[in-house]
Amino acid sequence: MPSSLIQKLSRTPESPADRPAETVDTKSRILDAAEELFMEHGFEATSLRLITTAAGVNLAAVNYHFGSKEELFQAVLTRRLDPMNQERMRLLSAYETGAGNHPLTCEKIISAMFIPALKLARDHRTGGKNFLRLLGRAYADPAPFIREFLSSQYAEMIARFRAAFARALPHIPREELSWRLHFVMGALSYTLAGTDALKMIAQFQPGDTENDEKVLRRLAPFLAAGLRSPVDTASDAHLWFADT
Amino acid sequence: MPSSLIQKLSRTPESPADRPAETVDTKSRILDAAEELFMEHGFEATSLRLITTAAGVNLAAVNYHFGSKEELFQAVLTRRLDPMNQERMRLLSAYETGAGNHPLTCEKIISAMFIPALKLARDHRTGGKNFLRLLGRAYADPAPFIREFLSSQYAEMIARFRAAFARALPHIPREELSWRLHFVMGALSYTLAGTDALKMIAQFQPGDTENDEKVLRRLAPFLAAGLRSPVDTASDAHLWFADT
DNA sequence: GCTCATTTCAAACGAACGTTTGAATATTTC
DNA sequence: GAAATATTCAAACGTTCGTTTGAAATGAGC
Repeated sequence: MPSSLIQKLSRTPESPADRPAETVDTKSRILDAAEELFMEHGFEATSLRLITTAAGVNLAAVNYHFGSKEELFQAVLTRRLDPMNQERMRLLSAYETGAGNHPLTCEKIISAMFIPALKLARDHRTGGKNFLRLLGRAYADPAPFIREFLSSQYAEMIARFRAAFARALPHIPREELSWRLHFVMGALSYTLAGTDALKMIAQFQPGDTENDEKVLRRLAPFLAAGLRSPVDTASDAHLWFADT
Repeated sequence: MPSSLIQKLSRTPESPADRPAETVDTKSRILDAAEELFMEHGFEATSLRLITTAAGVNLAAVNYHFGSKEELFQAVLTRRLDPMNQERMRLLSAYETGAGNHPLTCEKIISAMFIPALKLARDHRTGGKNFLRLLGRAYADPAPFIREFLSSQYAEMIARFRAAFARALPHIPREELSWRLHFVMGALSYTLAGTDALKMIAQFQPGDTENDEKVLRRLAPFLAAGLRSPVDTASDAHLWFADT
């Protein structure tokens, strides 16, 4: 009986700093290897044998420490996703407090979403870049257990940011704003996924190692402009989808 | 020896209209079933036994008609993707001809991208909606054979539209424009994928069957505003990613 | 109506999958 | 240091996977 089944969902009690780099415990080694391999091959195509071999642990260790492959995947996600979303909300609250009772600008709200993601990507100690790509991929995964898990993980944060945007853009109808927030999250996750097929044909010069920070610095104004754009009226419809 | 191995890559020679609905040939039944099941479960999680059972054909039919599971997946994509991209380019050329030597508006270029996708989604005869979701998922799939296939399928269309945007937005640097086009394609595919986890928590009222047309009518102005937005200068950087 | 190529079919192939088991080893507790 | 608990390990479990096989059924050409 693994004792970890009880404390599995608690925040990581171990402190990874005061340990030599080579003697990390089995759970962490599995999480690190799984994070990279899930990112590289996806959930279904990554076998437990591949993970445990890369982690240098026994095959049965995954089922012992995490229960199942699905629970391992969720553990990989929560380890970084939950702290990131917590920091997003904390940052948004700090901005709101600093602004008094005035609504925030779109730029400020977006930066509250992006900065924690950026910090994660910058963090070379953790394999942050791998994780963001894995996360972007998970958004599009059809598996129900992934979808439900992400929904529960994001529910609180999305609600907070929707309220902030609603105050920043009071002239935009609530339903329209929901869609625009949806577009923002989509563009962000798609961009962070990073290895999409379309990127390959965009003929970016090889060697231009645009890091995530530079990309997000391009994406943020792009999205802010979209959020602020005037609401499309029915009379404008012909501009877009005129027949032939 | 299957003769189809030779003509496999040629455009579908059979005409699907002059055939009774129940007696479609084996290849089409496999393609239809595969399209829906790949969409629902993803590539890896969809077994050939599931596909052939749903299609009402023998298990070995897939390997006989398509060669392998991977080639079946590619066939599912090309069947609709190639005509759609051809129509996109044809539409763009028609717009450009109609505008004489004047550059097109962003709205016009975007509609040349969206309308063919919309027509596909509208087409109830073909399972167009399923296909667009499958396509959105394929963009984020890590499998190399999928990525390379999509790259080759999209290369020509992307180049055409990049040139059109470059003429429409001459003040935007070439590299910035590449990224913005990348954001546009990302938002489009992400939106069309449709079943992402974030959508579930956006608290859209159940029963509001927003069809793809309405969604794209919201997305298009959003993206056009982003495309036109002023280029972020270095002096604006503090607006976005100021520390804490 | 015979011939020959094409397509369908049931059955089986070897390999890889996630998971379980029970003994061996390491760690903690008193 | 003995007892109890926690972890590791090799081995095997039953299942499912994509693919192959060779014979049976079907259709076309002359």
